[in-house]
Amino acid sequence: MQYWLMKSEPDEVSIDDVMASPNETTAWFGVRNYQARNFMRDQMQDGDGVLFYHSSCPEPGIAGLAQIVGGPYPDASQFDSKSKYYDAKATQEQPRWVSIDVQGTQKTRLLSLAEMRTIPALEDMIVLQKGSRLSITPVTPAQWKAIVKLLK
DNA sequence: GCCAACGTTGGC
DNA sequence: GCCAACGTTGGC
Repeated sequence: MQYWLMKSEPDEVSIDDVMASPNETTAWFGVRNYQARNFMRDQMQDGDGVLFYHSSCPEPGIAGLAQIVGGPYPDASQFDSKSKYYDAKATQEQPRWVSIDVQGTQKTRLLSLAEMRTIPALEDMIVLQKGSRLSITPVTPAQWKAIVKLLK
């Protein structure tokens, strides 16, 4: 059992979208960074906890909680030449990118990036480090606990 | 829109 | 394998 922070642009997929989707299950596709892919492919397991983070928006921060409920499996968008996630170097035989399934658990109040920076227990979070851009990052149990407490 | 930081590409 | 150039991310 591990914990993750996953970034999403709310214009693309917001916490509301995730909570409103059938069975609250959403396919997570379009990750095109090897480090993030490796987390999905090698480490994520069903039941892992997810901090759902809104990025590239007026108020970036954690907007809800979710969990991993499926995958990994090949990301279909890598084979779709019409998709902005198309990858010409990926083949059916040798897929390059994977998807996982996420299920929304709850929409929470927004724990903004600015507020997160003020909390000592969170200072080592990868997402708070200077220059950090990874869309999927591991979260420690202590960080998860502190955040869940703040969101109650 | 700016720009710092990081990742990827490709020439050599 | 090095590294400059370029592209992307994402907060502000």
